[in-house]
Amino acid sequence: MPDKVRGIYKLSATLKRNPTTKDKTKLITTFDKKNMNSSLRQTIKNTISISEANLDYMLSLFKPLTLKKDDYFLEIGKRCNQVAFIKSGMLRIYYPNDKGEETTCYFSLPNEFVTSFSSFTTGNPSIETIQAILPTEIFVIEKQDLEMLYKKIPVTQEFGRKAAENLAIIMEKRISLFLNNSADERYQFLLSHNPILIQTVPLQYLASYLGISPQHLSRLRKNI
Amino acid sequence: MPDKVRGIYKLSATLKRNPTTKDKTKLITTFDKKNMNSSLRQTIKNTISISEANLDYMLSLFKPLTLKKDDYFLEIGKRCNQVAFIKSGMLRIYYPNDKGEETTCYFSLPNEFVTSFSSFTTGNPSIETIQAILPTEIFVIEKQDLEMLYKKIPVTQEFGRKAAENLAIIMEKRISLFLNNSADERYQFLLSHNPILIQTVPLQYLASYLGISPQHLSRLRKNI
DNA sequence: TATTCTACTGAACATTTGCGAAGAAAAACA
DNA sequence: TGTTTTTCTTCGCAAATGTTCAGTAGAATA
Repeated sequence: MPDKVRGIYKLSATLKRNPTTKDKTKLITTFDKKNMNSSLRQTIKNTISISEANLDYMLSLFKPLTLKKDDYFLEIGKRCNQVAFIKSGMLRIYYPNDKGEETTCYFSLPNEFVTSFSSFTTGNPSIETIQAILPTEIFVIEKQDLEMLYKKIPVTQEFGRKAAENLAIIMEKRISLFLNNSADERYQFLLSHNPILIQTVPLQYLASYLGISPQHLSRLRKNI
Repeated sequence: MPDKVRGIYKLSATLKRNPTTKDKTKLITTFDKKNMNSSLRQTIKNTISISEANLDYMLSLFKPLTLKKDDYFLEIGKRCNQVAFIKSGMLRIYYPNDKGEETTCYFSLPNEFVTSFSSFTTGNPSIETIQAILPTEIFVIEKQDLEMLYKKIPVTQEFGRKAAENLAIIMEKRISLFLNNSADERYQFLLSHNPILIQTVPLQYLASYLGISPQHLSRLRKNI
């Protein structure tokens, strides 16, 4: 199968528990030069009111970048000076816990923004790693360009604010899931709300994202 | 003991598990007319660069409000059109879960901002209740005034953005606690990082905040 | 293809946590 | 103060989840 495959995110009628590498490759879209930033453009337009000229300028600050599977967007210990918009593929944000295991904080999907929030805002070295778990296309903006944009076109501050607010709302829901639901219920929630994750993400990563051991997740799957 | 007691937040040398009502009253500061918004002023100045004139104007949009214990700042089902800054006291944010029990989402402490994020940003009726669990003094800004402020003084957008970013970082840490730590470890974390909560908040609320049953929290305390 | 390595599954057992009920302590109220 | 109500504690058992270890399947590599 060629490196570039035309396709869109598409769920099989029946969810496969262990998708093969071939299946996963199908999830990736090609890099379409003509409309390379149309999804980013649309996402911004849906969030704030901005003139076409300003929008064009804003978009010009984003640079396309292609990550191969297992490539890093950010490694632990390095400062995070970028924000990425995901065009296609998937990133995984994780950090080592006390026992030296990897804890999966979250997964970033197409049309979402991702960065190491704490490192980006404080300027401290990142305590987390951001890695592509699929071939992934992103648009990257540098921190200095973003800050310059905020000053030059203040209305774009609204975009940053709404992005952060949106993230806070998502996290609140995730906390709610831990407060009120068992491991089994959390898995079933994921199954109905993010089937793409169940399909795509290796079991061990899913388990650490759900806050349970891989063995227990394997056991839960068996009982469904 | 009179209703207004002069005092500051102060921890006893030895933490009491079950503080009496008298103890709790000591935690409350008086309403100091002269410097009524000095903590809010300082918090804003620490966050963004803003001229004194603009800061004075921004502060003029906040109105002081005193809540008695058990008073509501926001009731479930109502739209949240305000943001509050806590001068003293404590608010509890909670919502009913599937079983009809109350789930405590978080506690808001002095010098923090609080609102129902999802209701405030979307305009939908709130799915959570915000209630004072101590006599509490707050400064309130209306949504329309905040939006007007954002337009009139764009640099204040930065304040809203940083507040949301900060909240997201706090929530990320809370999620991390659920992913990596047992109920016992979560309680001990609270004990060392937020002893004021252990001291002040009724056990049942603490339990729902930690995501465990009251009986289990009682059991954990016994074993320390 | 054969080999090696890694990830997943499965089972037995240990630990943690939930749940129900009863008693004790504290708070609210008259 | 005495009474009532609420909250907290304690205990026993059941369910959920972690841990260890062994086996199996899948993927990567030569």
